[in-house]
Amino acid sequence: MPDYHPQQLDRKWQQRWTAARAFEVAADPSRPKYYCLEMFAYPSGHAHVGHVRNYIIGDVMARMKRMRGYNVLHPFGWDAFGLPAENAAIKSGIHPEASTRGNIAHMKGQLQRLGISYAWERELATCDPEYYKWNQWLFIRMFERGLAYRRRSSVNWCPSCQTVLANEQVVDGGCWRCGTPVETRELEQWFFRITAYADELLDSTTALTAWPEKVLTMQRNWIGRSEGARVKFAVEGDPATSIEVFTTRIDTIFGSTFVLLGPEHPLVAKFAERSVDPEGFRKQAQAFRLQDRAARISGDIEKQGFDTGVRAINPFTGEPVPIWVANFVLGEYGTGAVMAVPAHDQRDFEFARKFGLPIRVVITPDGKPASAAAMTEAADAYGILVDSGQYSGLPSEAAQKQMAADAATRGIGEGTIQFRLKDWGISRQRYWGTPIPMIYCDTDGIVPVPDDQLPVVLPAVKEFTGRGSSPLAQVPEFVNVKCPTCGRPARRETDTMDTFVDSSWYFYRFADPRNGKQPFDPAAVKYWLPVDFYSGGVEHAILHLIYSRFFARVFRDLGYVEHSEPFTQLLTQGMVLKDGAVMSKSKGNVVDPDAMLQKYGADALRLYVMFVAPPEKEVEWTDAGLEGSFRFLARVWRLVDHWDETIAGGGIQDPGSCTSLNTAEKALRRKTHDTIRRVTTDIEQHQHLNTAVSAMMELVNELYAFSEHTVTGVPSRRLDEDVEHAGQVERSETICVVREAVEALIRMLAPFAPHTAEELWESLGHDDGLAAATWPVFDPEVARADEIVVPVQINGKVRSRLTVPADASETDLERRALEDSVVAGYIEGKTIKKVVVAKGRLVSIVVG
RNA sequence: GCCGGGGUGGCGAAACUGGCAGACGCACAGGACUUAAAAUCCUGGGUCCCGAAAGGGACGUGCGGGUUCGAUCCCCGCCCCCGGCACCA
Repeated sequence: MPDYHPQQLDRKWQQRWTAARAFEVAADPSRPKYYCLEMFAYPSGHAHVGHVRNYIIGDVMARMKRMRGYNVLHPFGWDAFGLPAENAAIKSGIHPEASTRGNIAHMKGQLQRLGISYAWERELATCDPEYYKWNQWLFIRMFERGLAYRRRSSVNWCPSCQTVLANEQVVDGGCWRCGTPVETRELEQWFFRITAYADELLDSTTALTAWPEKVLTMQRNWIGRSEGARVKFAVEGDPATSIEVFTTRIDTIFGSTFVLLGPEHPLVAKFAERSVDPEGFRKQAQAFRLQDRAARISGDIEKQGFDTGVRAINPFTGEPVPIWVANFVLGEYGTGAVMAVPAHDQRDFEFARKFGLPIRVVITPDGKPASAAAMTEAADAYGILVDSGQYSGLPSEAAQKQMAADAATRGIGEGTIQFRLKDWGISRQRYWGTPIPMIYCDTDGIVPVPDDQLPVVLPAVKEFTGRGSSPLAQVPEFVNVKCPTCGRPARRETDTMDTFVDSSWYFYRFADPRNGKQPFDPAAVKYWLPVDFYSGGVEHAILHLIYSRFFARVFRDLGYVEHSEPFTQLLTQGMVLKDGAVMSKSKGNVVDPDAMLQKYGADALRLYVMFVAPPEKEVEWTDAGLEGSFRFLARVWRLVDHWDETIAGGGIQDPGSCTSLNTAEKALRRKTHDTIRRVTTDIEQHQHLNTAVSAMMELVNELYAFSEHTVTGVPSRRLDEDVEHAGQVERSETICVVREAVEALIRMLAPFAPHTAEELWESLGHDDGLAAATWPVFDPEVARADEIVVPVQINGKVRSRLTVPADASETDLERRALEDSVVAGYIEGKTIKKVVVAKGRLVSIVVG
């Protein structure tokens, strides 16, 4: 065999795989399926080692499962719409379509050179009309069911460019192009009613047993359920008006000495009219609203507020309490109004102290009334109610239930559940996205584009200025249409969809990517879905995954899928750092996989990235480590080179039928099967791909040591020397066990280093290729040792070791340990207090 | 503040159900081969102490306690790091 030249192997085998369509699959109900998916890629231009790590993880899983006999779907595609391509168009004039297609072509080449086993015939790009047509189709289905709706919402606005800015285009509060401070504007926008599924999305996180706890926690935080009550406060002197507040602590209501409105609250405008200085009132409220947006970016702001001059009636005490407007009360959360309980809420406390509002303690640990005079911060809020009328003396929890029930009886409130999760705003005033398929008619209102007119294709736009209204609004042929209902002139919606819409269901499309009649054939999805193994960056832990879970339920309720959770197992892979930082072009610390491929070949890179750390962990990139993996592969290469003729020429029967093995041969077989067991469970059950590689390295070390002992006349340490071996191996049993070990090794190596493994497999005389090769089978009989070494602890220290038959009983072990001369020396003259035999593998003796 | 995940050699890490801590690799050191180097192969190493050596002893998984014959692992109390959420009422 020639020396190890991985670059040639990469080319040779990649061509063969493509020619053989080795990774293309079709649904086959007679075989178990495995859907292995990595989060598809945004075609930014170049894949760096960080991206590539994810694809290699998935590829190891896919290749291993294939060898285990599964029908494996392992597709790839492109999350091709998005702002960066449009920004590039504004800056350089290259049309987003052109730059995107170019980037896709380049990145696809990179992935192919890595030997990732994708079913490329299923490739899709979200900017294909054949794909985004189904975004539009689904949007209309959601509109029909009230899951897509329109309302006013605020956007970032650059007054200089006269255009809407995405959050990413706001840099330090200014426009990314001209630096002009960004303003807030209210526009009519489209929303998806994800909140309709808030409860279900939260509750079913418990069913996601194969997801990282971290991700589930993030999702739960994001949905943010809190149980509480809504309570109405009447407005003094205005019987028609009331203020509804949301509170999680209705039991503290006797301590509510004022009410706070967020600046966005509808009553603010009304109270302004009533005030002595309506103009000043409105200005202050407006100032708070603008402040609120800025606070998102800058962090905390000082608590501010002003008195509306109007009072509300606390429905439990009957007392009038002042109504203030406060900058820290959020319009979007709850009812946009809160009952302030300064004695038991830190924010309210600070506010009350600042503006001299009364503080009343209504809960104490011992149930004895207390004064607020000496308090420097809000008091612990769980205990016994005091100064709370008929509820005094009740513990907090009991009071909560009682008071919510009483409020309901009196018709002034009810127990309720509040979510932090908001509806998903999907309108983007951008070009490079899916057009929203809606038409505005003066007669018929909002009319969906009829299904038979889908897709609404993105019109060609030549110039991207980044100024003025959305690019689509500047194309009259696009905007002006006839109303599908009445035929009169009407206007198209010119917003496009958030790109998260594209990525929320692409995993279904892979099951049936060329379907022109429906988003996918439910039968195909029924076979392939849910995704068995999904891997990607933790940065998608919240939005992408929650939107996908939402879409799965929408498709379910439309009757297209039967499951609710689209991803059975989730792996969030850690980032690859260089010089302690995430790789990025701007930092100039990008490790280009192509350079590594040229130097070491795909397999060394793949192996190194898998070996360096567990997949979930962040890793620091080092070139030295990569060289180590290359050395390992070359070591395997030399090992096989040393044995290949012996094995191929040996005419050896099935390893299972090799009998009368000597000690060394038995040990090697044991190691082989122990390694099979470890590698299999490490990959399949734990995705500990790093320890799987370690185990294979151990087997190789063992094989080197074995070769040294066994092969007569060969300078043991120089396996690379060209020596005729076949005649020198006297025992056919030796060839038998070596063959078993080497073949198992090559097969297990195949998911990690497929090119090298294919070549080595072929060199052993196999012409089936690893695509046909199966995963080695673990034989527990072989792995079981005849004898085991049992440590004997005396008072916690290992003092002796016994070699005993593997099937020795615990009683035998105890007897043998006490008979052992070394042990006897330690226990002589002392009394034995206790003897413990653990797992048949250890004896512990306590003496004193 | 709340929630989640961590803390093990010079470095990346391993340790399955509470049972020989540090597998495997990187870097390093020594040796073999070589005129030499590279490559390759072999060997070594947690720390400290005793010993010429073989060997022996003590300590050791962030800190302090506890449970246990036995704790990196379980419990209690801290410290630190990473990630998420956060004037969410």
